[in-house]
Amino acid sequence: MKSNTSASIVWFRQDLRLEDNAALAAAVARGGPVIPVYIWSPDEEGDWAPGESSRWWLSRSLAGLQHDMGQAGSRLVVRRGRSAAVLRSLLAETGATAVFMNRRYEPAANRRDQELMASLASNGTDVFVFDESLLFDPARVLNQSGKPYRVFTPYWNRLLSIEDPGKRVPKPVLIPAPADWPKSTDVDRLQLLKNNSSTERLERYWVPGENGAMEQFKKFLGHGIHDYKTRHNIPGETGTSRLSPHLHFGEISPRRMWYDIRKTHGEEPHKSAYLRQLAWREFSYYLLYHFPFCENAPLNETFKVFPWREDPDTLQAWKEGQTGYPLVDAGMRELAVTGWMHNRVRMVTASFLVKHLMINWRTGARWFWEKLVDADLANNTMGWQWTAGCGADAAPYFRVFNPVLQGTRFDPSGEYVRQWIPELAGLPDRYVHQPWKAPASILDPAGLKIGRGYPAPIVDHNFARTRALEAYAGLGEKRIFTGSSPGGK
DNA sequence: TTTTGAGTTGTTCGA
DNA sequence: GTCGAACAACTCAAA
Repeated sequence: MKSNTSASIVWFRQDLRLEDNAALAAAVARGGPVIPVYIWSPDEEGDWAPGESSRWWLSRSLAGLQHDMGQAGSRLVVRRGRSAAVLRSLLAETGATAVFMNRRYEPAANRRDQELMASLASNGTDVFVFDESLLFDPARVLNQSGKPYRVFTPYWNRLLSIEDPGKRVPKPVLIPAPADWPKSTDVDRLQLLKNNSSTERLERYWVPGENGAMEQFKKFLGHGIHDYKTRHNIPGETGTSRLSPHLHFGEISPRRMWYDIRKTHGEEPHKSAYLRQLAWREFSYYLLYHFPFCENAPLNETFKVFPWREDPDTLQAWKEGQTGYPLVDAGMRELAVTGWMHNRVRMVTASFLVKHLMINWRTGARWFWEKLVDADLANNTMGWQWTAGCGADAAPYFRVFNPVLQGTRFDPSGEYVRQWIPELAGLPDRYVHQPWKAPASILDPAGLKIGRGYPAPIVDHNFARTRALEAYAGLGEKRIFTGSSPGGK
């Protein structure tokens, strides 16, 4: 063991918090000065450099972390460039002999980390890695055959059988500072915000950073979680936790959430309904870890021959919220304005792109990636694959969401639709989810003209449903002709 | 070892 | 109006 007086580097990535941060706590416990650093290295994220909304969030979260570091007597050093080169340079500049980090699990980041850790270790640097952004190490959760789970429910039962996701650590009161601070770039100079006007509206909806995360979590524990099970499906209400972007950037620890909800609130149904959602996040990371090709390819190989359509016009209408189906359009507009979309509506809009328009799920995943403040490779990829039917434990192919039915069921008063599509505000409930069916005597006083103020449906539901079902049925036939099956039997 | 039943989020049709 | 059946193929654990 090296002298306790040498400095430690804490490499922050998707763990932008001080509380319950194992890498930071361990570095402080080691004794010497601690140098926290964030490295902006988007090229190392494979095909998934952060999109515009993510970059906005990141810029705010880093500013928050810098502020909080100051309160603990420290600073956040910010740099850009290749991670390996920056870390080596920092080690040389500061005389640090150890690097502490919390593990990342996404394919590109994981590969980068493996190489980098080996390289640092071979140069005599001590590298300490912690499992922190997931509840459990994916490699250690396997089924009775020793293979990764591919179905959620057995996986979920297994998670519940594991007593405790491990120790949580308190926020350090004081982070020992070095005598001299290495150079740091201003967060603004990272140019995370390509175009200020396109992201500044996000300020109205979100408070990035650890403090914002904690406030939101406490608010949710105090109120939202009590009727989570009944309200989380209603997009017109704030029935969800809205913690997804905070979780993505590691501003709150999933272990802390799991612990707080499970240990202090028991197993009441509405609370376990929320734990289930946390477990779905875990399952997405788990699948991506075990099947890393999934970030760009269907888990179910049968889908490699699916007859996806190229259709720039309807794709554009979907992106702009101009499909003529109010629930779909409301969701896409909520996404464009707030950088977020209610989960129920994510399913409906995704299903519409994939099944009604028969456009490749990867195209939709890419658009969400650019627009979501909570864009998360594991959640986004697995969500889209589930919808398309090519993922693990996927929606059955015949489950084609009917946007009108979904609207009347989950937004019966049309509150959500009216909020995001003001053109429809004057319609009675009966027509708000299918305005093209309203007679002129209704449309005229509402000041609405279908095809002018608001589009007619870009595709007929029954036609699209039949077309999709035929395409999905065709996958089965192709399998017979090629003589192979997805299970490889 | 083999069999059996159930599996996040649905829709449509016909009785 | 309500209700059950049908809409695949595959995974996993319990019997």
